Amino acid sequence: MARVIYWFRTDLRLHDSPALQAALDLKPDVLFPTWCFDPRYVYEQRVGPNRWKFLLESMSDTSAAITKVNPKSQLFVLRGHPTTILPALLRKWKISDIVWEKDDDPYTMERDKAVEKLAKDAGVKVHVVHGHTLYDAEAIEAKTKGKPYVSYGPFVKILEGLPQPPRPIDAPSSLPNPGPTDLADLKRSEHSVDTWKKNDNNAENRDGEDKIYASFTGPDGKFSVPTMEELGMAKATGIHPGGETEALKRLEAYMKDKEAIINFEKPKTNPGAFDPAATTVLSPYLKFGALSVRTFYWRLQDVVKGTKHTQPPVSLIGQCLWREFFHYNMRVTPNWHEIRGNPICKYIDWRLDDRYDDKGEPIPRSEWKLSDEEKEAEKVLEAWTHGQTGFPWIDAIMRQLKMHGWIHHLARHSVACFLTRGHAYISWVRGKEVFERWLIDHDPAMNTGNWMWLSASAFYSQWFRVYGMAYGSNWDKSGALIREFCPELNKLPDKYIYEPWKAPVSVLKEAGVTLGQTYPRPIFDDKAAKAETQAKMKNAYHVNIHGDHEAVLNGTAAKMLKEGAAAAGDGEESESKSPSKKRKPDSKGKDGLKQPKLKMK
DNA sequence: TTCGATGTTGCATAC
DNA sequence: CGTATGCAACATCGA
Ligand SMILES: Cc1cc2nc3c(=O)[nH]c(=O)nc-3n(C[C@H](O)[C@H](O)[C@H](O)COP(=O)(O)OP(=O)(O)OC[C@H]3O[C@@H](n4cnc5c(N)ncnc54)[C@H](O)[C@@H]3O)c2cc1C
Repeated sequence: MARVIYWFRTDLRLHDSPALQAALDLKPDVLFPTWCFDPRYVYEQRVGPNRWKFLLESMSDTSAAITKVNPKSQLFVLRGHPTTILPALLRKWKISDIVWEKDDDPYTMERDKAVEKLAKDAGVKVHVVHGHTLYDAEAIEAKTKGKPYVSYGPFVKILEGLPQPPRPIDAPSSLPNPGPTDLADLKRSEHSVDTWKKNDNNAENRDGEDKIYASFTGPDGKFSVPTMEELGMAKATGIHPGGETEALKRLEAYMKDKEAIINFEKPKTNPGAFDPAATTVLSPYLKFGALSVRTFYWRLQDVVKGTKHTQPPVSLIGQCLWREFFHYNMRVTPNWHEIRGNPICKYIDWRLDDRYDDKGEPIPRSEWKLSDEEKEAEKVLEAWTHGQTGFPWIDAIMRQLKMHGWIHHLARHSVACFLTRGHAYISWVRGKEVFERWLIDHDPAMNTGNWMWLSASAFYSQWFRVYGMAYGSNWDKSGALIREFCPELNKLPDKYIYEPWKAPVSVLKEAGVTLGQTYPRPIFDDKAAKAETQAKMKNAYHVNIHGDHEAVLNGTAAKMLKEGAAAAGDGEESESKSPSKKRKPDSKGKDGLKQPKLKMK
């Protein structure tokens, strides 16, 4: 007789859940829909108020949906780390089977492996079911031999050689009762979260005390979904509510305009549109699994079938495949989230790049001694983060990100390019961390992958193409996005809305703008910053080494790039006389002399 | 092995 | 308003 825990994670829905269906196929006597409030996300991973709220709403919606199907059931939310909580539940609830949907980022893979071992050791059957993506990465890997695919076209060809993703399945019409849930003698000392708490990156998002781990089953003891107050989180300011109900409602609304779907061309959509946005804004729902990607994909297929429609990569189905692209590459790339040890990531001597000791351990940022140049870079990073650079297009986007948690893809391009390859020459890892905090759709595959793209570290190498300060004016000359998110500039005429520093004093005065007071002066001369950064990019590309190169592993890569620049500056003409000759990377160190500590897959 | 076509999404200028 | 061209220039893929 099966007694089953269904462990909900980034699959907060009842429609089209192959993993949940697998749990139901066990014909359980009792089914416990369970959630573990993992301290990793409370402390270590950067999660701002908007994404917390989105998650809590998604959990509440799922819990309500469960209760609607079976009034005796709900989402049972436990506060603690899955590797301690779940084994305790397996014992206390006399579980025979535990089921969850497969996840693919480095942290969850390691965590889930640990849970799997603990469960198996306790004699519990473990069922891990694919469902978050269209294609099971393992099926793709079987065709690719696990090699990263840095180009979209060949990757899509591989997908086309696999069976088409299945049509979605319906939400269950019944759910088994849960069993008794008594957990009276759980002790926090056996479920400590202290080591996580020591590495807290989220203090800046709280305005109250975090009390989430004061209990296991919530203040009311009813396994309820936590509140923002329990997390001590500051007030959310977003406009996109979480949950499966909302996801399906938005999907339905989007599907009404068939022409828009048939003619969708991503690069032509307006990054400055926000009410409504020019793309679907389904990303946060896909991230938390409130919307099944198969449901989305098949709705799109059914609309475009038999029409003359746009194609991948620019079509909407093409967008779904970009999601597959980054999920796959994350899975097969060691050290995906870092530069050091990452074989697909070009080494570029960014400002504020992470530092490592000679054992290869990261040096905490609080211990860094910054050069004057890096102090300057920190100021730029801070201004960028909070939308105070003095470049309205950049600032409006960053403020929209912080306030609403969703920005258009090309808006992400604009600000990511600015911070890295375009102007500020700051490490993409820093930008990635800011997005991690503020995005409601943050996803470790897509965020890191796209940051590597935008910084021309991987997937994309045309570093000399740079988005300008008036990029948004390609769609909207009057700068509606700026007027919305930088209201202090709202009275400026269209002519100067993107570049107020070019406006005559009289125009500024008329608009009530005083640069340096009501709105920042540009943090640097954009033309000069771009020229400087482009020269450095050129040099890094000339040296051409990647994160797995010996010089990166032993910490001498920055010096190597400086020497490269010095050699080029010394009037060494040989390279420039044969400009089309590609320089092969120095392959030393690929299979390592002595290499400091490095996580290897 | 070599080489040319291609690559979601640059900009400024010309017509 | 659109589209074409030059600008300086890279890596990957496949014929
Ligand atoms: C620097 C940077 C960071 C990003 N970080 C994230 C992130 O953390 N989470 C995230 O979901 N997307 C991220 N993206 C990708 C993309 O910008 C968003 O997925 C998209 O803007 C979401 O809006 P939408 O749902 O309206 O997209 P639509 O255009 O409507 O596309 C539909 C769906 O396709 C998928 N998709 C679209 N574009 C991409 C892409 N480039 N890569 C992968 N999947 C894609 C998304 O799931 C999206 O919801 C990032 C892009 C950049 C440039």
